Amino acid sequence: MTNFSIGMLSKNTGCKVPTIRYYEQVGLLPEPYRTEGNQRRYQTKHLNTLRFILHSRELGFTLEDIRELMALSSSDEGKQHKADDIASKHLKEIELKIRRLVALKAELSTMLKGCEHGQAVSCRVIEVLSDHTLCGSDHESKP
Amino acid sequence: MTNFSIGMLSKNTGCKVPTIRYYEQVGLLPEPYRTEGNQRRYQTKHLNTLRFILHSRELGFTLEDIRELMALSSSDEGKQHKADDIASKHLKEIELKIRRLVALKAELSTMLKGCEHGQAVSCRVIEVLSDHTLCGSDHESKP
DNA sequence: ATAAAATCTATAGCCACTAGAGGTTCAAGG
DNA sequence: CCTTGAACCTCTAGTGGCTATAGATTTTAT
Repeated sequence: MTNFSIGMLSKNTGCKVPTIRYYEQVGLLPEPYRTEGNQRRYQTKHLNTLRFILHSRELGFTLEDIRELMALSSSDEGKQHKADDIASKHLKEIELKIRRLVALKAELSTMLKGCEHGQAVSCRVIEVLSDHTLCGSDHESKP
Repeated sequence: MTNFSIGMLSKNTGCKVPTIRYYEQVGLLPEPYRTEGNQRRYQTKHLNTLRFILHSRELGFTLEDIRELMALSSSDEGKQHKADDIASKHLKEIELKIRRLVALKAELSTMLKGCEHGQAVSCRVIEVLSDHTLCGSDHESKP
């Protein structure tokens, strides 16, 4: 279970080959051994690190967050609750995103209901998009 | 209500000055008049178009979508129900995004509960992120 | 008339990849 | 052992949707 080629690592993680190289380039993945012919050969630790990265990315952490999380994971306990801070900050951002998207979904649905899917004579989509006063945001109302 | 400077347009819409210039550059905003000294002067139609763009962006449409929506809005009725298609496709994407985010939120919350906000001896955040089998995704399980 | 604020262009940078060119190396079959 | 073809290498440039900077010019207010 050692000396993966980059292609093997890719298949095992679902991460594309150029992305793996990119993560190495930006310092998230440690540089692996190279063969005589300069090809990368990975080991289990690379697999684990890459999975950590991918999982974090799925959860929407930025590469910068991940860099910090990885640094924290290898430091003393006292600093580890900072990981908690990063995660809760991120959780708040996600909650906000959800709220916004739910609102947008409602607006889009309304828009589409007025349209009857291609049957209506004039589609409300464009009308609604032109009239921002319908959406509840008020960028313009600065006196 | 005519001959806005770019700064005025910015204040009226909440859109930053460089962004306005950017929208012109990529062909979303028509080129306005220029003064003798080469400064942009806008009219009501620019205000309306910019609001259309900004509102669409808020709803998460890409600039490409918006380009298409604008083209449709000025064409005949028969084509207008295509706007409907664009919008419903977008609605589906948003619904998917919401479902994913809600799942992520759940995972993050679980992670943080195990952590007791800085009190726990070893923070679960890093542990959980390392163990992708906990999250229900299965990138690795290709035989 | 002058000083300050706003504007202009052009270029480069951001994030997180992705695509392509053009060359080299590896693994399997004959 | 040799050839083929897949996989690999590096390097550069492009994506979207802006944002920032530099350095020059113009407008506006006093």
